Amino acid sequence: MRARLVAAGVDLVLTEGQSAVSLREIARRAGVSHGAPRRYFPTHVDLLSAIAREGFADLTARVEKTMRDVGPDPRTQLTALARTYLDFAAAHRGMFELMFRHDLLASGRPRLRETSLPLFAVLADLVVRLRRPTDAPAPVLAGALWANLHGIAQLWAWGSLPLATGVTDDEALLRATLDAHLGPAPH
Amino acid sequence: MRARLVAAGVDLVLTEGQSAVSLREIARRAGVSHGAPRRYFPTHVDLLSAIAREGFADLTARVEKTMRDVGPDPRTQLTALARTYLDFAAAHRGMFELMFRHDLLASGRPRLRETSLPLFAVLADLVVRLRRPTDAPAPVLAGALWANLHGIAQLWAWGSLPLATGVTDDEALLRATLDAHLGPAPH
DNA sequence: CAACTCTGGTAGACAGTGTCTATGAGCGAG
DNA sequence: CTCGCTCATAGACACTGTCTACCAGAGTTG
Repeated sequence: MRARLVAAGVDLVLTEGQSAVSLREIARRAGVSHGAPRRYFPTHVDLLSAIAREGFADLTARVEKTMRDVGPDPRTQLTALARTYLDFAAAHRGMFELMFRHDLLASGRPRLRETSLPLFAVLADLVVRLRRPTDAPAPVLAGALWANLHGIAQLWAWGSLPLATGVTDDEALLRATLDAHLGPAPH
Repeated sequence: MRARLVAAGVDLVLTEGQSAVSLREIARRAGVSHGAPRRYFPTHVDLLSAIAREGFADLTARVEKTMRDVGPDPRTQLTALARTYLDFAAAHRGMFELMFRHDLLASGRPRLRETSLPLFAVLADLVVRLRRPTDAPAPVLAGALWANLHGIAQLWAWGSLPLATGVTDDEALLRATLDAHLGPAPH
């Protein structure tokens, strides 16, 4: 039942967007009464958090698969990671929005936070291997890079970046970002 | 009346946060009935957009004042701009959230977009003056830098960056970001 | 086998929301 | 004075999340 509710919610957020994920609509799609979810998810926030956790798991799986496919070179892997992040945000806008709507999520509770940490760990690991001696300390560098990636994903998905800059290809932004933080690509 | 409603909304979002800015609560604080705003703002989105526009105007004013205070050196000005951006996000969390909640705003309508463009123009202008020949084209560089700044503001305000990286001072992230995109500070 | 508890879902109430509509107070123009 | 017209009011409607009373059915116990 838990799984059925979460599945209905995931389906809903993917097809209809973040604002459609109401408790009652999820219950309707799962074929139960509007009070049923309460036993498994005491509050709406708990259910949304479970749905968002599914999103993080999905994104993490995609990133790991991409990195396996792309070979061992860390720079290539980091580029692929970034590409996957941006593609995910664009392709699953509703889920991406939900995942970072901390006001809707039980971000305080440890379980949700934990789900997003492995993803950052992958990035942090690559940064450690790519960091040059004169760069900022690894945690700072990784944090700045993540923020840059995330900012591009957000502003691009909203259309703010194309509007303000006139740039029509996010690939240029991505390359500029990686080059800035890690030096020009060796290739 | 328009102004009174917007002022009540600005006050509400600053003190109670984004989720408290309901149409009816704004009307209550303005001392009118819940149907009154409808004549000036046909829908809730329009009222929220007007409030967000006020936020952009405030942020733009702060940035311009800061840049006047800090002298003519472009690098110093850019640093101050970034600092002001981060401080604004931290100090007026609710307003900052609202300003970038594009699902709540009439982002399609031109008026709101226009209000955020001058701010970006300031940044873009500084980037043009600081750009090195080997850097990415100016629009790309400015876009990437803005995304980086915005990402730090978001993730920092949510506590995600301190949690994931262990970094406790956003100044380090800011310096790393500027150094990455524009080269090490001359000073 | 009967009775009892207890899990897990139903259904209704409640306060709150945004939107729509009918109503009426106030006021300037003719 | 009376007609319009502007504009705020107040109620209805459908919807939301939460809470609570209820109850069907299964498992356990005496």
